[in-house]
Amino acid sequence: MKITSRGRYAVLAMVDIAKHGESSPCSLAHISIRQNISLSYLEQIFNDLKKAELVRSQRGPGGGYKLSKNSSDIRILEIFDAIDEKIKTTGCGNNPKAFCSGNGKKCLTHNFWEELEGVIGNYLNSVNLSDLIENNAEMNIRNELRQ
Amino acid sequence: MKITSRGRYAVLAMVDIAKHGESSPCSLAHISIRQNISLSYLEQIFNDLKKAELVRSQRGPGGGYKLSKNSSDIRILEIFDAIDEKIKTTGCGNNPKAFCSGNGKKCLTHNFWEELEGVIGNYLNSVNLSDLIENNAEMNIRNELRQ
DNA sequence: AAATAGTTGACTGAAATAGTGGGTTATTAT
DNA sequence: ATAATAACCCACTATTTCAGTCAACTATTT
Repeated sequence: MKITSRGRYAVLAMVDIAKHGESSPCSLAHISIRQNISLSYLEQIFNDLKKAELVRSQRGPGGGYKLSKNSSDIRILEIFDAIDEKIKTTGCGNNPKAFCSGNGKKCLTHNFWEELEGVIGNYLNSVNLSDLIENNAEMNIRNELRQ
Repeated sequence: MKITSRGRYAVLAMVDIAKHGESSPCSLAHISIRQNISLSYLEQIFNDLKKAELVRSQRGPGGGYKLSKNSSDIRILEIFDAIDEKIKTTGCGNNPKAFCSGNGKKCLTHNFWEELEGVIGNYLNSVNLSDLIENNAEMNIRNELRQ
């Protein structure tokens, strides 16, 4: 079970923008440098984020991307959906016409994998961008105190 | 986020054996047919399951594999570990010497991904093979009643 | 007009995945 | 003994996915 770089980058870049604040748009070039992500790759990712209307773009000098809503209203699951980072634990992808076993029946583990999908989905849906920034700050302080 | 076929097959095959009961060993050939999994692929997977001592093997005619302990004592997470199906959500794999950002610092989302790993790990550790069989039976009955 | 920054699409190298295939060894039943 | 069975072992391969590059184009600002 892995998350793709694409998925990680998308969330990371969105946190970067959220952290940057409302004042001016964030250019991908800056995100690229700050978070160490290939610019061209970011471009592809933001194409999808824009289609899903999670960000708004502004062209030209001083341009860049802004969040389209408050950071506390953007859940991580929305980002996953936007860039098509699927949570896919079943073999058949839940297609009722061709379940796992091929014979139209669900395999012995189908229900279990579906439950796992639910667990993951619920968690990703319970966290938003602003949670993530606050929580991270807290955890970093805790980690520093520990040393 | 996907689970590999390898991971799905491992759990499915283990459930197959668990369901089959204690009496006689299960041959991979039979599992292969019942669950529609390539025999050679199963062999590779069971090599690992045996190394991790989740199953015991018996050669020759009438031979096959048995669970090495009670089905209620085998957690799904153990199966994942045995076949090296990693739950890897961070980019850096938690290596403290080379965290995500490359500069020795954790990236803005590192703590979050680690929490997600925890959520998934806890769930997989909370379910054992016998849960899975019972639960599946229940859910199937519920699904049938619904129709 | 020049610089900036988003937009678009095609293309590529590398790695992981999902197998296949062939042969060997141990065990059991006849 | 021998034939059948089933685990064991190793090497190889096709496919897909991933991650990233490259090049050209368009809109906007200064």
